[in-house]
Amino acid sequence: MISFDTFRGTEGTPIYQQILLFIKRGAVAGTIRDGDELPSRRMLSALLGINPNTVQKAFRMLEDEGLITSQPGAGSNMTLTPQKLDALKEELLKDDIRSITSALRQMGIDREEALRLIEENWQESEEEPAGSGEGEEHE
Amino acid sequence: MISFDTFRGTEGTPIYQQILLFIKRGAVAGTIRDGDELPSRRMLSALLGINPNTVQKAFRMLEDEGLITSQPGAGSNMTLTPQKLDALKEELLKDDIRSITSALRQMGIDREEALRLIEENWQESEEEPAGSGEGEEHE
DNA sequence: TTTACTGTATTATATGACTAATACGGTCGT
DNA sequence: ACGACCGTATTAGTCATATAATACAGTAAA
Repeated sequence: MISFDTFRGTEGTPIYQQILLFIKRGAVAGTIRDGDELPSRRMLSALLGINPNTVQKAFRMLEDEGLITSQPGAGSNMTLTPQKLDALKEELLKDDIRSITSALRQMGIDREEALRLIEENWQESEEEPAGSGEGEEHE
Repeated sequence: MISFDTFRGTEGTPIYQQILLFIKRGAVAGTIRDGDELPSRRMLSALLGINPNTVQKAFRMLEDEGLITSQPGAGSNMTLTPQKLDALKEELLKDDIRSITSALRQMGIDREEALRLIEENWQESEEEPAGSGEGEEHE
């Protein structure tokens, strides 16, 4: 069963998108694997303190993308193939990397300073994990 | 007069926030300076193809933050001090850097790969400037 | 089989973002 | 003074997000 321990709100972005991102990133990281069972919509909505319909929307979109399979009565499970994972990783990385380079460029930050800033913050967030569920959801 | 040549929509984020970011980042970059005149709300809304009220909302928030000053009849001008610029730079950098490190970490990317990805994309976006107005808005 | 959970669907309401259409008064150049 | 532009304000409508309250059918374990 997938754990949502490390779920953190991404500020202003819609909740259903946060759920999408959380699961997709987990899949890319390998902490969420093919066949893994997801918490039920009602369960997850209670855990996150949000409306069941919001969870339903996210799960519906995941199913439309072919990343999960749901059956009435039974629950929902991840359906991941290496191909999907590759596509997912490229999609997510492309968006994230593009946005940060665009942002730093607009602020007149040069390549060296950009790399330095990332490296600095990497260490800080290592000391203060800001959401360390240890990633031990499996077996 | 500030130029909005390089203005690009940041996908799904609200337009008024995009305007805020564009101006703030320009200020941090030094392409928008103290005393600079902004285009009128009507002019800018026409240029961007959006509603005047949306521009008004952004300008209103900029004024609430003390970054611009407006007078009925006359236009609006930037009111930047070194202190404001420092605070602005730190605020923007903190948000951007934090979001990218958080995203890459959630995907299981390590420090070396993160730096490599940024560096790669930096060069690509250098060849294909993705919004190069030459930044010659001044004097 | 009954009970308790699943996924799924529907209708209603509230709020924020954005658009639209106006209106009022201040400033500036002629 | 006049006209063309400024900032400012108000009211209304649309759309997406999120909540709320149900309802129905399928599955699984007791």
